[in-house]
Amino acid sequence: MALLWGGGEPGEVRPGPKPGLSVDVIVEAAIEVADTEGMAALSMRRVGERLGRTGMALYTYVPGKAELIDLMYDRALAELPAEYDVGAGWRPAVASWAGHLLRFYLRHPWMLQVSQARPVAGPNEFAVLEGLVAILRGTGLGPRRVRGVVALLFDFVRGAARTCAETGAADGERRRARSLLLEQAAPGFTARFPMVTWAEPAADEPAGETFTLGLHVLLDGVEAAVRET
Amino acid sequence: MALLWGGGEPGEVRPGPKPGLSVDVIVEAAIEVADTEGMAALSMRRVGERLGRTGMALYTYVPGKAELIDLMYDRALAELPAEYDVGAGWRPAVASWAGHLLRFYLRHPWMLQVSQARPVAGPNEFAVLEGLVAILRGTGLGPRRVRGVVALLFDFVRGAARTCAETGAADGERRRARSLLLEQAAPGFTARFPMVTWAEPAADEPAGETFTLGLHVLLDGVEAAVRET
DNA sequence: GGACAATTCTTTACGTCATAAGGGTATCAG
DNA sequence: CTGATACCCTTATGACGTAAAGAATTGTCC
Repeated sequence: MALLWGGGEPGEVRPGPKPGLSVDVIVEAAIEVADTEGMAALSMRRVGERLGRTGMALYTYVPGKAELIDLMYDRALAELPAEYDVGAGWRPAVASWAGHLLRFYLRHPWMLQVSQARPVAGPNEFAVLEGLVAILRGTGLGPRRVRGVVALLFDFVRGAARTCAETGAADGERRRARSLLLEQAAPGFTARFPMVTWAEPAADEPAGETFTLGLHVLLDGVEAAVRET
Repeated sequence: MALLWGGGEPGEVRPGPKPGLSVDVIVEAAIEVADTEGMAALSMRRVGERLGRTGMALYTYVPGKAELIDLMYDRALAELPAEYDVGAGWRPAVASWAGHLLRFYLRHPWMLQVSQARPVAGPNEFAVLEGLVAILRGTGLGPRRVRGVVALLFDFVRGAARTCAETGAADGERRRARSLLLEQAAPGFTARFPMVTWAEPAADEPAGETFTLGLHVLLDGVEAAVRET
């Protein structure tokens, strides 16, 4: 809470040993663990290890693991641009925003595993939101519609990132393995699910195509909403 | 895997004590635990307890917790309709599909916490997908576009459900508490994030409005795609 | 300089978790 | 009846988050 919005305040001089760590250092180390080893590997002990300390030492700085995760989440989002150039129109700006966010999630797939049920969002998260709302406000849509579109865009990009990150959509090898598993487990699959079979991606389909197509549909919907306004 | 697609096969007679449990009974108990106590409470021990057995007894039937969760996931989806009436057109059918799925997630919020990175999906999951693809195929869209729309719809409904389930969007009380927290943590918030402030929901805004608006935008986008075809 | 209080860390401990593995008992087939 | 198999319980292990006690370090005040 206070840690999330407090920023790097200069520590006032107090009795006791000089601190060997700081919140920032701990958060950075935790992000590194999550980035390199995944969320499942993130433990207080693991982070402590990376800093040459015990896991318990971290509790001097952060009240608990949940709070550490909140801090990590917001800190990682600082990577993203806060503003977008709408000179070429809102559509390319939104597409740019979505592309940045997708690639961000693919660099930090652990982000997708952090619960949205946090007590409060942090400054960087709000900055990302601010950038998108600023673009959409320029379409002339009212706050209610903007909210709907914002939710849609976030959900979409998160979903697309999740698909890529978790199912290895970019990996034809893995996809083939999955199809094989399915064949073995479910003989007669094609007859049972003819529609799904029809919609199956081809083996050589470019990786990001579903994202591109989905975004196109979504932006067309936004355009229709703008016209209705 | 085999358990997922095997169904309730009549147990062949084998030496050894008569089984006191079955996969189905275990999965049902596990779903009950998740429904009533949340995903965090789901442990082999907890499920075993509910069945008057130890947690270890479950391993006779399922290879591990991950597999149990896969089974739960697919089993829960059996609740949903597999087919939709497109007599009134594809739009109401999709809206009906989305509404069913949203309400389903709200009844079983733990579903949203299950990783999509599973080795293979089960029969009920495919049935839900089959129903949606069948509707969308009726629009005349090709398989590639249908895939994009399908992804979008799933992401959207999941995201909307997550927002409701995790942030208590239906709960004005909780929302006010969050605003208060934000005020305290971030003085000058309004000046720093003017766009976000502009887009803030009113205190008395109906709960499901963002979902309705988002779906409308999305369906307009689908309509545009259909026209392009 | 010493006493006191506060602080930074380590260590020990606890309860919880998933699951490996051994052992006792029940059942079936020959 | 014997041998093999299966259903469970029990014991154990390693991992987790975190409570709490203790040792060492530092700052302030007299």
